[in-house]
Amino acid sequence: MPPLTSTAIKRRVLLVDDHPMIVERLTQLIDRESDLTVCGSAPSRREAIAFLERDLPDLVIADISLKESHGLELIKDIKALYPSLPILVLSMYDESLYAERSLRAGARGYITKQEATTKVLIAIRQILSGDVYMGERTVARMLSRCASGGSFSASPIESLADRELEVFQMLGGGKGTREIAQELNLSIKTVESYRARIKEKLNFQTAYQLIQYASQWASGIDSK
Amino acid sequence: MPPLTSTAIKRRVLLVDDHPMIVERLTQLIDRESDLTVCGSAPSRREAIAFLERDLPDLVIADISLKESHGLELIKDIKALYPSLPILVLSMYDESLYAERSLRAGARGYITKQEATTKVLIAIRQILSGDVYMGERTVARMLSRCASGGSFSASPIESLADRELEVFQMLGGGKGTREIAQELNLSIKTVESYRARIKEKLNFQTAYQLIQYASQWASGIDSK
DNA sequence: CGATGGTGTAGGTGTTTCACCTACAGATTA
DNA sequence: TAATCTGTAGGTGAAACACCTACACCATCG
Repeated sequence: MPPLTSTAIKRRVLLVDDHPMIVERLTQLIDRESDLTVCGSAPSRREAIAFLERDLPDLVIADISLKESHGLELIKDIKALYPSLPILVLSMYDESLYAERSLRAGARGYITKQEATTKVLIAIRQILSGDVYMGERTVARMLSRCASGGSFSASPIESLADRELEVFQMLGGGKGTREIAQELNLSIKTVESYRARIKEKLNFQTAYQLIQYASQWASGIDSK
Repeated sequence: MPPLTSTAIKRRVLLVDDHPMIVERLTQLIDRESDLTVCGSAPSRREAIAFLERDLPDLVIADISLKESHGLELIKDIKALYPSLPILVLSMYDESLYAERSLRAGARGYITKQEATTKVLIAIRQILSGDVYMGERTVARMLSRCASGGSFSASPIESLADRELEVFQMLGGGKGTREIAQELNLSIKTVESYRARIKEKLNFQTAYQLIQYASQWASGIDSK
């Protein structure tokens, strides 16, 4: 305990990610900063919420692709429960897919796992000081969309609503309607509605085509 | 350079992953073992191949979900160029989706990023000593297929009877039961029988998984 | 040679999903 | 304010699915 840091009040960070290697590396990176510390980690939405109930951090860093229940829902939950608690999304998905959604859901920043580790610290500091952090591509994208007025979406997948996208992904992961409903705690009927809307938005005639497309997409073949 | 390790010949590992945090953490874990060392890393298939051309390691650890070009392709490439170089797949996808395919493509092991970090070292050692590393589910799956008559290492598709294969292909082409029955001039019931048998031979639990697999296979992702 | 087992064919029955509608409250936007 | 989108869910009839049985044909294996 070096005297230099002993007086400083460290900002406390909660990590939500189910990849141990990521959690471990992030913990190292954050803990060796004199003004930051990792106060805990959770591998799922449920555990993350439970953690928050007894120990509120200054920042949450959350993965978006958690097993069981999507990270976007976690963000919304947190926003509803602790509106002022800032969230940084750390995702492996390309910015184009989730950055905007994350921000709309209430996150204060979005960074991908492809990014250099140093950028994570930059993002953390930026968010803790009240700003928003976005990758260049997201910024450029939002600007160009803003400039051209209309929202021209390159991939039709971007026209899917949050929940619809979730269901789409799970379909691609080989899950059935029933399974998805259970995992998301929704009625089967609701999931069916989503499927129908997805089908319409993506212009498919049959359920097979949807499954097919979703699974190709989920395996990265179709990376837009 | 401590004397204890200076005499040991370390096995050299190449990492192929485009997530810096994963690479960094893996490097730490491996380098602190006295008999292992990371000799380099590459974030893409192209760079991985380039690395191999000038410096052949003892083992490759590769992610499957690389940006640009699927990891399965990388495995096949490596297998074609350096048949005896063992590959461990480190993926964020559930075993059920890619483990078998990875093995068929030539990998010697499959482990997910959800797994505890210690397991990675276990997998590495196991593979370096000539064994294969698989999760329990994959083992169970392959064994049960073996038990039910199917041949072992070859693609289970080869165990399909002529008609079954025909139906399988049509399923992969996005056709439904009814459609297939009409095209083949068979009763729907007959086609259903085929589906059931295919499902059994290929060891799927649900119709979705079957459709998924069939369509991946039909689009040539899978090494027939 | 007869028993066993895979193959091609198909029916029965009950469960689940699909397709297509309707509904409604809250949020957003025009 | 009217219109649309989003999240949620129910109803109904038509398909599809799961699981079982059946049977003739043809191998092949004791």
